[in-house]
Amino acid sequence: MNRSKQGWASVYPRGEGAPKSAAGQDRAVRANRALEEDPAPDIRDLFSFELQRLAGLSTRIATLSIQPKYGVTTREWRALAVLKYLGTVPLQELAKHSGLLKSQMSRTVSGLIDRGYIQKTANPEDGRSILLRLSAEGLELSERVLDDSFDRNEQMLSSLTNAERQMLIELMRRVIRTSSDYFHDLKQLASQSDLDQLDEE
Amino acid sequence: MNRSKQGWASVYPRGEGAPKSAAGQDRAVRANRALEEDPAPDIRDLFSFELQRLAGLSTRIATLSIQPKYGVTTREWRALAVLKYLGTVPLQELAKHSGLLKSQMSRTVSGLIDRGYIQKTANPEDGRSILLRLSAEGLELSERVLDDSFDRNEQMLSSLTNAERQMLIELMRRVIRTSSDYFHDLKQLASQSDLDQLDEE
DNA sequence: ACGATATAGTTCACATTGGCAACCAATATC
DNA sequence: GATATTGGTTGCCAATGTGAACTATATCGT
Repeated sequence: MNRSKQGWASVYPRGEGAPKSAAGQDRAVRANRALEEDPAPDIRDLFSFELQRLAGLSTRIATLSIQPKYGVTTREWRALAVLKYLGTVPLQELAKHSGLLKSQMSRTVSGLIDRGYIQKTANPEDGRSILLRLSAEGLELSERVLDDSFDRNEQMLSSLTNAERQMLIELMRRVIRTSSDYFHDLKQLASQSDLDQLDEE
Repeated sequence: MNRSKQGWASVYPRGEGAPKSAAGQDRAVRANRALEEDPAPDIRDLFSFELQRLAGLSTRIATLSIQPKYGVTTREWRALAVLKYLGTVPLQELAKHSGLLKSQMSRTVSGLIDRGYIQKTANPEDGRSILLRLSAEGLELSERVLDDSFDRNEQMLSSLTNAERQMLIELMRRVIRTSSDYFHDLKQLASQSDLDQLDEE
């Protein structure tokens, strides 16, 4: 199962990664290292590690720019922005597209309803379900924050060309898709083996 | 400040994003849509949004594969893996490379020390500082989990070619660097304006 | 038509994470 | 030698993540 390790390491030579100070030099040093002494792959060669670091940065930046200025958490804003393109949908739907559990979304939404950003109406076709949609204020807020967010992203991506940005987001979408399938498989397996304990294999 | 919005939207046509079912067709539909009715950019066009979704998936996958099997949280494992390539370093250093606050790292490390994965010795050159390094068990564990993690990543990236994987991680590293600078600027500004209240100017 | 089962949403409980300020001890600064 | 500064620990609170119990309605099989 671990045959991928070596191949991987040779495919992803590390570039930077050290604290700001040594920026330019770091690369040269590593290039040397690669020549003289074969570098064992370590966590810095791991996609998921870099992903986590970047995501952490991104939420910190978003929190800093959104929370104080608009009085909503990044989560609340995402709910509003997703609802904006979904239109009028039940809670479950909103949760799915936002990547949250329905329980999380339920709380998030109820706060937003209290503050008048979201309107909640009964679903005429199903008495269990509710329909959510943005109020005028919610729409207005979500648009203002969206504008800000595009600016934020502009900053974060400023070192990439347009073609590179396009490439990056496209690759990420494909990875999301694959990973999502993989995740569901894993869940499947996990609950499977839970049941095995009753069933004796 | 919002001039970037239009340019952005035209640069990042949305690909997929709908629930699994409509996979292939979805793309064609959107392509059509772009021709007939100009699509207003929404949160799905936002890099940080896709980033969050992917990062969420990644942690769920990692948690599912690591926690039950090795008895460490993903955070603990990351600390071990980072420490592995750092060698023997003070806590502050470890925190920086892991992307955690020193307070968070202090807690994380103390749990790992209790369980014998990390050894803590005094720093002969500075009485305030401590030096951390992996124990034999810590090293062994971090290597086993690292192997597993490479496999996990293999799965997540299985829809990309080698060249694309290389491209993706390289682009991410560049964005991390830029974003990190941006973040520090923001922090700077924030604390700046805190002081302004005392200083007038 | 009715009982078993499934689903939508809310709520509860709990564990993890993130961020920050207070604090102690050691050290650097002036 | 008084005064900041720094490395690390701890306490506190907000936000996030996860699951499970519970309600009300819907659906299915017979």
